[in-house]
Amino acid sequence: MPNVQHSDQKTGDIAALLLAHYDVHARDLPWRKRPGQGRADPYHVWLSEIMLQQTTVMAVIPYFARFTARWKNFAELAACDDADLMAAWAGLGYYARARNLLKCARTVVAEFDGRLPDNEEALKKLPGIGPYTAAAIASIAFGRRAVVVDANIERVVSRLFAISTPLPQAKPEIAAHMDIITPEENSGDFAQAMMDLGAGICSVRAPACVQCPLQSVCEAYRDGNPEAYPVKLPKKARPVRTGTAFWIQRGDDVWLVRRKDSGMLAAMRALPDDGWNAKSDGDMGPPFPAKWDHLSVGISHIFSHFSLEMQIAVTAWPDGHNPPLEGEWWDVNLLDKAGLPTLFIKATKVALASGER
DNA sequence: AAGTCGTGGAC
DNA sequence: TGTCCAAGACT
Repeated sequence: MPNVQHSDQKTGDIAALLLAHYDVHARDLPWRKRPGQGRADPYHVWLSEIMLQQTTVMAVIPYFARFTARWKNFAELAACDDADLMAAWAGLGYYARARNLLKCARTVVAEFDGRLPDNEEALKKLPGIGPYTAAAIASIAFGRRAVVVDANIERVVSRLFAISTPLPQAKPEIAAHMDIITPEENSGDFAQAMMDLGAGICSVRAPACVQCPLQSVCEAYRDGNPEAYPVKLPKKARPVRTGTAFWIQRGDDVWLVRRKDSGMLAAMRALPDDGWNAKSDGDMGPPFPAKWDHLSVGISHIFSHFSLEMQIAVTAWPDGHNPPLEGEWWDVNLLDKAGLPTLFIKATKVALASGER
């Protein structure tokens, strides 16, 4: 870590000011301890932290409610069917998280008697738990002092100390500053308070410095340019790819496949496609010869690293036969239970709408 | 160690 | 509209 020097006065003030603000303004989130309670349930902390990776609180809340109602602890989750888990995660994105979630739950049951290890080092060895999540769980669920750094905290810290080094180069520098301002006690509350601050007052655009409990110690505020932080390197352009999905219908059923276990949308149920990916367009070739009707309306979908313009080809399949392609028939009236990723949900809507004419 | 991994809200 | 971004991990 870089050598960082602060005045003791300022660094001491930050935790005190923020924790006092947090006592009054903490968000009431389903995975947090209730006022007056001790610590939150480690299973809830872990589940929420995995779901919250690169995902907004608003998107997570309904998934968290469904998961905790259905699987109340590590043992129940570890015993669940893989396909059920993937379907329950459908729509939340970053599906590797769901596979690692299950691996992690099964490891916790098999090796740790159904309870999470209570320290950062051991947590970080579990599937899906990296530096951020390990620090968050150790501090929030187990009361350990840990230096928690997520994107919110990067923004808040870079403003507090007017860090001009661009991200991601600035990560060690930011972590060093966060280490210094993190208190010995209640580092979990401090981390959550910092994240609440970043999610609300210290927002990316138009931060509400007037309401900020750290205004008096913020260098970016003093300089009048909080929105200048964090400094970031320019990002690369997102390529546009084209491809096709294939809708094979037999009566009220459609033929769904299971995607391979690695790469994009891994292990998810899906419509057959023509091989489109981040690097190249699909080849337009159907999975087998048939009378394909290429619809005039396709769908657009934006992934993190490329955009996809996907056409849809449909064919009617005769009763009593299966297509020469590994998969399963699925009732089109129950497609919401298939656990399809969002781009295929879009495609099913287009295909079904075309059939109504 | 950059690139690979979804999705939807905000503006 | 396009652009940016979110409680990052994994390879």
